[in-house]
Parts: sequence; structure tokens; C-alpha cells
Amino acid sequence: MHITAIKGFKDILPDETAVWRRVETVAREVVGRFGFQEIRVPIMEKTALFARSIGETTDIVEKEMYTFADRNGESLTLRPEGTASVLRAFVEHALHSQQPVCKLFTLGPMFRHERPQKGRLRQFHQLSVEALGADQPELDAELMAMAAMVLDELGLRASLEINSLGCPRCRPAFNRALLAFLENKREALCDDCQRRRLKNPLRVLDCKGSACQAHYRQAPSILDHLCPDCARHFERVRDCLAAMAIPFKVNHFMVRGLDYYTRTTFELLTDTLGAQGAVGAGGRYDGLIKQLGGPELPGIGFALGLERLVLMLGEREAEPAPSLSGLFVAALGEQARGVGIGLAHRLRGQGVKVTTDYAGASLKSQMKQAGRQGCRYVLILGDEELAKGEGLLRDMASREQESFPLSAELAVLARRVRTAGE
RNA sequence: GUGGGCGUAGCUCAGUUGGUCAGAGCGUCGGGUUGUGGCCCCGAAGGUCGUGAGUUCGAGCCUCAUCGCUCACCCCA
Repeated sequence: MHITAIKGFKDILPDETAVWRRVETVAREVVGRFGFQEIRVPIMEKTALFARSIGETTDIVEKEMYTFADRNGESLTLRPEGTASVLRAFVEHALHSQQPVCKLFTLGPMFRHERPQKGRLRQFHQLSVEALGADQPELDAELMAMAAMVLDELGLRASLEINSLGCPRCRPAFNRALLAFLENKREALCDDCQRRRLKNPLRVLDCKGSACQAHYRQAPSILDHLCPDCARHFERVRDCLAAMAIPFKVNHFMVRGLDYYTRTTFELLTDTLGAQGAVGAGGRYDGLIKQLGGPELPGIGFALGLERLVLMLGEREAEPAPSLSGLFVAALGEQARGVGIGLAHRLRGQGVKVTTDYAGASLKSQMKQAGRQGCRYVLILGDEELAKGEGLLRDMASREQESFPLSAELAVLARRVRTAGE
């Protein structure tokens, strides 16, 4: 075993796929309940799409993208998030012309070249949800409620924090106020904040350093600088959340790592994932569709981190073993195996799960395999049985066995195996 | 990119100040039952102790390098 998986890329082994399926199933079901339709988009796009939408100066674009030159020299990138691709498809296929609000979700792998740690991989999976074409605050609240409902139906808890980042009308004033505030604190700030101050002042507020945090306590709040429209929008969002009895906390320090956000942003946080607090996050991006060459339509979306959900789920008790099901054909000898493989094939054709041994193992060994596989029945085919045109059908749960004529209607056996364990 | 921790059997891990130290449990395979699973009993296979140098009479253990994993910083789902 010399070749291993790429750093930060993980195999999801058979033991784990059941949990994953559960997460995916619940996610699809809940989101569908809110009227979202699935869209599947490529995992690779032209690099410019991400650079333009996520923001040239974000960490993601600056240093975390898997970018390659295609054979013809074109720069391609493995998607670091889902929104850009979905919006590209939305614009490309003019989906806005089909209905007033286009509600889409997609589910799949994303790629970011970061240093892996708990709850953070280079290939990770997200449920990405977008609602395009409406700017009503009710929609914002509903999306948060939907994210919370996915968690809830998985039996998980997370706290909701919300903020408003304003719009192109009110943001500049806040930026000026913030810069002015930072100007006379300049000496006291950490190196990172020095950098952020010049690059993207908003991000300063997100600093985890306690020294910086102390200073920012007096920093101007974006919420005090919202224009009337944004302020009204945000207030309505809060009212709607209250109406749905969704608990939330306003965190005016919350800043997102992608440049395209406007107005409402939110995060679903947990303290059970090590340093990775966010299981889900999103926000409104009202200028983005136009920026990508589409119509001037508002939009809002969020993503849930699937491995983070799986991780949270894994911290609780494992699910009980599934009940016995299916049939194992235990054939003894070459002739019997020939009969067995034919039988197995016909039974599978009737919807029965059938497994068998290929190595000519002893009956004992085959019984063991059947037991390990959780088979409900074993059909034993040996010389004695074959001579009589029968098989010996053993019920692994009751340990009772009876001879079963091979000439009988297979449907009878199929039905019996299929309904066992239900 | 920066820092900490860890690399011994397929898995989880013991290995005392360097001197039978190559081990246990689980798993796998076989036997106990010449054709009957789970439980139990017995046995077996399986490891260049991540890799490479060095120190030493002697290194799983010490030193250095290197690779990998992991956690954290940064950032994010």
C-alpha cells in the first residue's frame, strides 16, 4: 500500500455510509418540504467564476482554490463552494423566466486547499441552498428556519446567530466610521488585524484575539449604520424568526468570509466540533446575480457542512444493528454451486437480496459468512439435497430448517425472504 | 503558511532508566462438530517497530533529518 489518498481527502467507508445517507436523506426531505428543487452542477468551473463571485481578496480565492490549467491552457478550478456554480447555471439557462422565485439546492463535494483539521477537509461536502429572485425578509427567516429544521430532524442542536451587513448604500458609511475608529487604535492591533484593516476592514471585527476584541467592544456597529431599508429589512427578519419561535442571537461582529454578502447573514454554531463552530452559514447576496451577468435579481442562500453534521451525529449512540435480511446460498460442490448461482440470479430478479460463497468453502465457513452478513435465511444445496431436487432452507433467527423443493414456485421463496424481518 | 502531539499486526493500543521487547485485545483463518452461524474453548497466520542516517558492544526506546497522520492558529461548512 504505497499510494494513499490525497491529504485532506477522505474515504467514507461502508460503516459510515449509513450515517451519511441519513444526513442526506433528511436534508433533501426537509428542503423539499420548503419547495426547493435539486440542481446538479459540475464540480469544476472556469476560475474566473469563483474569482468574480467570491471576491478576489478573500482567503478562498487568494490561497485556497484547487486551480489547474486545462490541456488547452484554460484555468479551471474545483469548486470551493456551491453558490457560484448554481448562480452560473441559473443565469446560463435563464431559470428566472420560469417562475418568480427560483428555489434550488445541490449537494456534493467542495474543495479548498486548507490545512486539514477536525471538521475541516480539503474535499468536503455541503448542502447548498439558494433562493433566487426575492428580497423579502420573510424568505431570509424561512431559510434560517429551514436550516434549523434540518438540524432538528437529525436530532442535533445548534445556536443561530444573525447579523446584517447592509447594502452598497449603507456599507460605505460604516466602512468610513470603522476605519476612523481603527485609525487611532492602530498600534494596539495584532498583525492580522493590521492586514485586514487595509484589505477588508469589516473582517477586523471577526478577530478572535482577546486583546483586539477588547478594543472592538467600542467599535461602531454596522447595525447602527444601516440605511432605512436595510434596517427595516433586518427588523422584519427578526420579527419573522420570533413568529416562528426560532431562537437567535444578534451578533454584530459576525462577518462572513465571502465578499458577496449583503444584508442578512447568519451562522449555525455548535461547540461540539472542536475549533470548527459553524455547521451551517449563509446570507443574502443581492448584487451577485447581476454581477455574474444575469438579471438584476436578489438572492439568498446557505450551506450546511455535511461532515460536520456527520461528526455531530457520530458523537451520539450508534444506531442499532439492522434486522436479519436476505438469503445466503450455501452450495457444496461444483454442481451445487452451478444450481445455486442460477437460483440466486432468479431470486435477485425478484427483488431478493442474495449472497453466496465463491471459494468452495466448507459449510461451516459458509454458515459463518451468512451469519456475519446478517442473512435471514440460508439455502443449503448439497449432494443429498440435489439428488432429491431440494434445498434445505434454514431460518437463521429461529434456527429451524426445512427442505424446500427446487421445482416450487420461486416467487413463494422470494416473497418469504423479502417479507422476513419486517 | 505557522506551532504542538503522535507514527509498534487489518483495527485499538501495551512495551518500565537503551539489554528475549517484538506483545495484548478485537478482527481474520482453521480446529473442537468428515454437512450447519452467533456464545464458548483451542490453535494459526499476520509486523523491514513510518523511512533514512547517527550515538552505542547493543536502539521500538536516545539524537538528527525526512515523510505521514492529527490537533490548533489563520480562515471557513
